[in-house]
Amino acid sequence: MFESEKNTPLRDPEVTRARILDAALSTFSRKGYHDTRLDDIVDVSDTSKGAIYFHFANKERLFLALVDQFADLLERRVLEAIEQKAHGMARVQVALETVLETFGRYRRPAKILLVQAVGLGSVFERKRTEVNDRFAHLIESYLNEAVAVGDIGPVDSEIVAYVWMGAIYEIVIRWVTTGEPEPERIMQTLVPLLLRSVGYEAVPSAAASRVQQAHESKNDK
Amino acid sequence: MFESEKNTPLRDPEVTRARILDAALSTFSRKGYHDTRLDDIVDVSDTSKGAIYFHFANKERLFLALVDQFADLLERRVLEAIEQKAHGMARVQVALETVLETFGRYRRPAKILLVQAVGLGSVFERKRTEVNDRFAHLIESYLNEAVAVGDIGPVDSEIVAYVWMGAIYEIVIRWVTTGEPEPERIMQTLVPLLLRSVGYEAVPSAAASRVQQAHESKNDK
DNA sequence: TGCAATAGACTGACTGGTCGGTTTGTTGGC
DNA sequence: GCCAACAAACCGACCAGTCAGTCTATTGCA
Repeated sequence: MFESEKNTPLRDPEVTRARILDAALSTFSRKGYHDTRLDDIVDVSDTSKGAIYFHFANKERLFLALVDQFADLLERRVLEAIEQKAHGMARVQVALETVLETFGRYRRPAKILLVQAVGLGSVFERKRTEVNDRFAHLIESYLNEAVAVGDIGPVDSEIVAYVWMGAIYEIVIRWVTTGEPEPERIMQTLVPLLLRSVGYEAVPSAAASRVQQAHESKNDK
Repeated sequence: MFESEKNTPLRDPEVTRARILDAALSTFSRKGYHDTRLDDIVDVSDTSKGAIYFHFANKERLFLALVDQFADLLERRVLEAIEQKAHGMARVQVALETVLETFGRYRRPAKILLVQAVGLGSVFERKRTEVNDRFAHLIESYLNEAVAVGDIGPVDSEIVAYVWMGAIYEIVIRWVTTGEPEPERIMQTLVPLLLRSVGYEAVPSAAASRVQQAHESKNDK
């Protein structure tokens, strides 16, 4: 009579996997890759070494899984936000705001991608570059579109894209590690600044106010 | 009759120390902190573990010595370049160009500071933040001066400073790891872009051409 | 319906190599 | 002859990864 719906077995591989990923996210983001022992993750996830090695090939892969997970989320959010927007510079602006907003909402994954994934070996460097390029090219294409439409004059969109990413990263890293500057201040200053760098004056956006809520919410992945 | 000048003893502590630093610079910049074994540095420097631990307290300190060395150099160069310049936005522009030029000329130390020093523990993070802030505040003060003089309108100079640092870092990191984009292209695009972000149109500078030489020179360190 | 057989999911004690740091011995210069 | 400046063998803590074994759910068969 009761066991309707899905029965939840005591051992659900999906749940275990998720617990491991969650513990890894929290530990890696706090202590970094090298200072995180697999036993730390075992403790936090309340699983075992065996469980980890059942679900992931090794420590490196576990870490990379987190990076991929977040990169996918970021890209999905940007594309979602974009597609219902008009064209030209409006798209660029929305893309920027979405990236910022997502970093703000997912502080721990952001720290992993922007801080903890740097300076590890070539494997990680490659992954970081890959993720980086994904978004740079995204921005680049929207920029080219904006140029084509005539919203802004011609620019070296490749350089601009990387410059913007770098600018965003630096500010987010600072916020992630020190808590400053406040997200509202970032939103209100950073985006117009970047847009002005290609000679475009920003129009006020709804995203700037939405950030405030995100800031107050505790929801972090 | 011959032993004029300085006699060069077979054992000169200064020389040994320099050899160690040099080997450390080359190895750390290539393989990163954790993947660099002290024995690697022993091999490259053609000294010994005893020599390293005579001159440096531990691996961490050796690494930090490199960071400090380069940060000092950077600051000295910026201050030198600045002091013989007028005021206002000209100074800001020279500061930016000097930072870029120095990163370009000292590729390996740049990589250590911008890549290999990230994502290590809190000690390194603190040091990186410290260096970062040093230059951010430098830029910030020049910016405020430029605003006071009336070269540009009022800006959130703190944010602008960090944004600029982030932008420069990202581009330099990319150049340091992939060799692209070329220094000339960086100089000609990046600085005007940054200046335009605060509503200032750049004037052509001598530094942009000087970079080309630096690119061709092999002098690194 | 009962139950043996199998597979999947997981446990945790153990190990073996690695590498920062130490110790001890040696050398060159003053 | 004394000490700073090294050389190099050595130590041992640490930790990623292994593996033999356990537990639980599912299936096939009578």
